[in-house]
Amino acid sequence: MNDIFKALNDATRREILELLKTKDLSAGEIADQFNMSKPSISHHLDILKRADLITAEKSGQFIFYSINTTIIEDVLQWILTFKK
Amino acid sequence: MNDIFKALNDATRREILELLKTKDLSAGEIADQFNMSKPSISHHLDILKRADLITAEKSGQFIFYSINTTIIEDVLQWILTFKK
DNA sequence: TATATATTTAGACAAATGTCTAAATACATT
DNA sequence: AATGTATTTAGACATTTGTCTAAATATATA
Repeated sequence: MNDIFKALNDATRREILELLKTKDLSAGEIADQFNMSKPSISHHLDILKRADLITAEKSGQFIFYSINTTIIEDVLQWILTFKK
Repeated sequence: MNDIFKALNDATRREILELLKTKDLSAGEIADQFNMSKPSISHHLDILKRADLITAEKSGQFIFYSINTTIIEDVLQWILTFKK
């Protein structure tokens, strides 16, 4: 849970997840959406990946990122234990 | 969402929430469960309170804390938008 | 009013975090 | 092989965070 909450504790990373909700995107396509250097975005992607919130797949010179719904489910279950 | 995820991004604070799941506790009772100074726990309680994840109610010289399920529901809804 | 208990506030400090630029790596194309 | 595009790695640096001790505030009780 530690890595997951650490990863979610940043507005840019949460926005990256929002972007990936619609469709998979390459690192460059993601970086284009932010007013921030590519290395910074790459670092955010790394943190999300380490938390298993996203997965990376190489395709030629591009790397495409997608949301990992399995881990989202884990967070959901954790939150649910506090309901009522 | 920023304050909420900031508050959840700490193991001690998540444990405090776990404790409050069972029953309301005073600041002292909470501090007794941790190997950490009372001021540090007080600080964690403040962060949880600012995030509205807990509420505080004074009773004599004690201050009792409880989980605020309303905000838990907000987090739940946020997470749900990523499902499938 | 004086003392004890419960809790917070203030201030210091080391460690972690987010950002940047420059350089490195990997693949594609000419 | 040389060049261009996509992305990451490395290293620096300012800001934020979590912890501590000492002091302040608030309530209860003798």
